[in-house]
Amino acid sequence: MNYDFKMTEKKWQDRWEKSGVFHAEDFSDKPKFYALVEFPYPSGAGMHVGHIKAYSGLEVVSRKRRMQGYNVLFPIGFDAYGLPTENYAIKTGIHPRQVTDQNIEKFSSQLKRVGFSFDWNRVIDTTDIHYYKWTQWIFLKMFEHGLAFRDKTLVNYCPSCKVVLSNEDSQGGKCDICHSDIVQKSKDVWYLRITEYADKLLEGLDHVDYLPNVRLQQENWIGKSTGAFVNFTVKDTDETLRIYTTRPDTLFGVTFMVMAPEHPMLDKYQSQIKNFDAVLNYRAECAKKTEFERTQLVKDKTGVRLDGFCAINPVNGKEIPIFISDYVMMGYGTGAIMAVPAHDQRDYDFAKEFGIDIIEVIKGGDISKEAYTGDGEMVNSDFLNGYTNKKDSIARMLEFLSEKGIGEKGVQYKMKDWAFNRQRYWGEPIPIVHCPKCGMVAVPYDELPLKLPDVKNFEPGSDGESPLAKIDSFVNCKCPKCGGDAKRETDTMPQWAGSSWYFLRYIDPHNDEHFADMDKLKYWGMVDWYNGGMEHVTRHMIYSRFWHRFLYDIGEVPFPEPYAKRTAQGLILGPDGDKMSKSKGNVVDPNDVVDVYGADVLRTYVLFMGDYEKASPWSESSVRGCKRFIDRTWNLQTIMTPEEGYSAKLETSFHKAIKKVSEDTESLKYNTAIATLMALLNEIYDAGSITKGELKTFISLLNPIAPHVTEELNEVIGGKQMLAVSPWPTYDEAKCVDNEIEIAVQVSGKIKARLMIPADADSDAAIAAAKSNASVAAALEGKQIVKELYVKGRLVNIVAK
RNA sequence: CCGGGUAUGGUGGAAUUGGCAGACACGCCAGAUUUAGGAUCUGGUGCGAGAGCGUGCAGGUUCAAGUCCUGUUACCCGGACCA
Repeated sequence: MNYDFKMTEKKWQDRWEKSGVFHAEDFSDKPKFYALVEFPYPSGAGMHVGHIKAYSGLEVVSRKRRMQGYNVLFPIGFDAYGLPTENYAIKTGIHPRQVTDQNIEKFSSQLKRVGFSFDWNRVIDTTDIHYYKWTQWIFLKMFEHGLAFRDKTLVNYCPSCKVVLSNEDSQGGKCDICHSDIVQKSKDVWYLRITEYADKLLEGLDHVDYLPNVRLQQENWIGKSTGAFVNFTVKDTDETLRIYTTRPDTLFGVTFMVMAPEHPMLDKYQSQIKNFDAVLNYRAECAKKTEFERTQLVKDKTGVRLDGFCAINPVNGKEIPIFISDYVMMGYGTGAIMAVPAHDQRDYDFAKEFGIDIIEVIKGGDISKEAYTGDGEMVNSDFLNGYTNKKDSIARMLEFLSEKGIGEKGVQYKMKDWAFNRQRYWGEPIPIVHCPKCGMVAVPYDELPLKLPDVKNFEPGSDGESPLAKIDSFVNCKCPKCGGDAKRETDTMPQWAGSSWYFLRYIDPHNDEHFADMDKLKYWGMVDWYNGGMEHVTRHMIYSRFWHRFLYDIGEVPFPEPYAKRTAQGLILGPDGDKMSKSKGNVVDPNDVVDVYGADVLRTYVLFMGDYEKASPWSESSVRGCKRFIDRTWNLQTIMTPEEGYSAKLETSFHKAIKKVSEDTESLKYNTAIATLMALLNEIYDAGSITKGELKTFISLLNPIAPHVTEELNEVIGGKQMLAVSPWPTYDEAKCVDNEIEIAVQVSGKIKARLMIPADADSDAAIAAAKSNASVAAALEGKQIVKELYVKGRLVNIVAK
């Protein structure tokens, strides 16, 4: 029988849309389930098979939950601000609004062709004025609470994109977008004080269910370390040089100090530093190095010893030299360190380079060869001598430091404040006015949204200014506070802004009074399950957890953490095993797959191709295997008999399959769920017939994965109600067990035979049955039995000598 | 360099968490049907002629190891001079 997937798939997609079966209902009495997938950036290239895999996981769970009687919220939207659209606009002169609308249209129709059960009534678009009004609103709340601020600092600047980038977007010294080299530039930029939330973000991880590696990545990203701040006095000044260390107990091993080349104290004492010229030269040299070059030169330490500027070790009064070196950075700790060459490899390398003393204070290594970073007995350390436990020696030193008032316990984070700005057009305008009299003034809430003005030329200024700076009618305004002439902020928000709160908007997407109604927020609550890419578990998730926690703290949302559970899917690689990319020409277009094989085959394949959490390569011939499976499912109708119940032959297999599929689809094991259905299908064909009741069960189990063919089949066999709203099959644990099972018999661990025994046989019966087997008896011939054991339902092992 | 992960047939991958390694699928081989097939159906398929051998490599624990322990190699991802 020929299955016409083209007609059938369109037919059911239209029916689903007309009937509204996938619309989530606010305040329904059914239990709620909120499934969230990362909304796509609607690029001009259209959808990628990776999108399909990312959405198919929770698509299956959502469809199953509806069948199980849940009120499911499974929404989709578009994260549409971003550079590619703007760059396209610069190249073609077409307005980003128009490009975005076209791309969203394209993505929507592609998503619908695959038959995803999204609630299309709740679609959001971050570039929609009704949406970004609330992005701006949240920003103003942060500004109001002192979490949004402006600071002059060195920024990562991409000369090609003409844009300032966050550290996160410029890793390895390369621009995330165009991959050109980043240069350092001084600029006034907006920051969000995410560091203030570091502890809350760490603590929040205790109350959610993330994959262990997701959690670990977030913890490492935040990078909390505990240690101490210690103040060193600088000789012949009133100044103290403050450092941060995780090992204050090694203070007696300090033989020099290092300051970051940009450390402001250097400028303050330039008259006292006799070789300040050398400092300036060294700074100039460092500024030339890109971050990439710096990392290449990890081993070769460079620096300059300050002449006429040295410190006193507060624990023993010794005079110690101070150096500047680029291995110490201004951005972490205090921008200065105490160097303990005996027990830190970087300090050790530096000391060797500059001929500085190395004093051992922890026994256990060979400091003539390398730094020793392990534990051991404290030596050469006055009152710490004899301590062997790191915890105790640190505690004792902290006590000493606070008694003398020269230091205290401290905490540091690797995470930095979030550079929250783009000097670009296609983003949310930052709703701030710069007034010569009043300073920075928030745009009043009732004047939101601050509309992104229409412009003709999207090219950024060569100095890195936003194109908005060229629009006089936008820039010139009145100060909301004093009414005087003022100028608007012309930076826009980074792309991460809109995606930091989108899951809240799905709950109430058309509300114009508030970003979401409080009662609806209470009804829907946390996202029950969030799935997306591993690459988003740090930046995007930490940013959005931060925004959410802030909204909770100011009473705007009723729960502190946004995502109850987080999983991540693996990449789909090209057929050649490499990451798919346009330049390699190994990209698979989901449209082509739907055209040739149909949506059900595409959906089945992306879930069947391998472990959902791991990367696996695309294989066209394996796609055909899924096509066969779908066609064979369709042809089940040719061997159907009219009985409603289970047949004796297949009853156990069906109960087992229901159990397996139900469990596997809850734990990202879609591949084995599908394998179970394939195996069951083979068994059905071997049996030669299937009852109507069995067929109904089979297509119900397959429906979340391949909804079109199963709905059609259901209609063919007289189903009155869509499978989408029919109940999920249930199983009886007692019927999942076969009467007779095959066990293996080992003699001293080697398999000698396989035999059938009753499933409920006890240990004695199983061993007796094993011994009566001819080949087992032969193997035991003339040997002494040492031990006999039976693992229920598995094997018998007879150990003999 | 640091952190995390992975390693199983010709290929993608299974393995009830210490209990019959290779489920399911691809590919391949043989056959059937067909004017033809990127179609369908049936059978076979880890390696080895064999006793046997087999989960990156070398040890160990155990009646029993893909799974646990020690060491080691290769690859992937993330971070990167974090004091």
